[in-house]
Amino acid sequence: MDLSIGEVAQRSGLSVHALRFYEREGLFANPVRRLANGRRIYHEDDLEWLAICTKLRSSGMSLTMIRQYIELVRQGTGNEHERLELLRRHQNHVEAQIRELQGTLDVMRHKVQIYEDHLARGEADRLWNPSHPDTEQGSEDVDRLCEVAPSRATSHSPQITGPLHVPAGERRRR
Amino acid sequence: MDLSIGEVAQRSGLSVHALRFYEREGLFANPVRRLANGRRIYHEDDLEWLAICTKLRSSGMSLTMIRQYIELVRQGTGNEHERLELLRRHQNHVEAQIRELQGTLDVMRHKVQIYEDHLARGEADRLWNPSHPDTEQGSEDVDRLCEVAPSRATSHSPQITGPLHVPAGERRRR
DNA sequence: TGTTGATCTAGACCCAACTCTAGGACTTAG
DNA sequence: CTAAGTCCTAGAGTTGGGTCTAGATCAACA
Repeated sequence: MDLSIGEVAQRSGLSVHALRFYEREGLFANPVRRLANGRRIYHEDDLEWLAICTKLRSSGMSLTMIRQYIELVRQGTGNEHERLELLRRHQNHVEAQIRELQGTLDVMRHKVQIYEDHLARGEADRLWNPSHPDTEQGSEDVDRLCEVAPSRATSHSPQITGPLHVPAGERRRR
Repeated sequence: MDLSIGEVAQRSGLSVHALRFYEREGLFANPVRRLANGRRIYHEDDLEWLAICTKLRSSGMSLTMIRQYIELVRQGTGNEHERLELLRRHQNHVEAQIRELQGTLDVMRHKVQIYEDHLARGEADRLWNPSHPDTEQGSEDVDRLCEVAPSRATSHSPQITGPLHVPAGERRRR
């Protein structure tokens, strides 16, 4: 019933290092108990929770946000609205990610299509070639990877996302 | 027609720092030219390419992979199959991401639903509460965030993804 | 008895993708 | 003439999410 850190590592897919790290970061619902000799003992429950953590992480939830959630749980009843809030925020986030990826995907499918067509017709040389900019201007199907996605797809093209990474301080002042 | 680095920053959403960084990293199709005084001059074309880069980045393509692509383009015609390969790889990657996110989303929607129901019925105290593990065992709708997604959704539950981050060296030897 | 093998702690290190700083130059407006 | 604004380079610093190392303990096995 009780599990060693090694077993949990195997079954969760996280490394033992990561498990100790998660503990330091306060990501477990209840404190990890120890054997007399100081070794950690885990439970099936912990495995379940870790599986969820991994899922949340893989959908882009930060450890900070996961910690917030588990802290609310630890506090006990009374903050269910806050928990819900948090879940909803992440849900929206995931939905936005999917929309954005769908948009990218449409563009990529279109490009792959163009490449396939050109290669099939033996016209590969009409694809993007930076050294012959004039040829490129004239041709229609030139590969700049930047044509607008085909019209059937533009319906859900993602909003412009701005910088992928925001600076640490107050905010960049350009 | 020509653009300063500041203009490009504004219009691309990248910082001037990032633009210089991208250049150092070899992410531009053709070398960025300079004015007599050493200042960079960019082109509309560069903006287009940067827009694509941002899209690719936001869909998880690494700068390394983007560089590989643009290097192929720089080499000129003859490697179109390789370019296609690269595009297809990323396309698969994006598709996998979407499937995974959809799976997470199903679970989250289910959880949000449970929270909403409970709150509406004033039964919030039956949700996950670590200090009363017995209550929790007995109740059905307990919030462990870990119930399997509702059956209508399990169809496309994502494969287990393993660690989110693989170590730098050959591979972990546990 | 010695040698694995698993674990422990504290803390150093890693990586991607930037951001930020320092010190200097050039341009334009007032 | 000076002040502001944009730009330059080289290189240091940051963040998140871990990984990895060193040195020590402990249990079991041959």
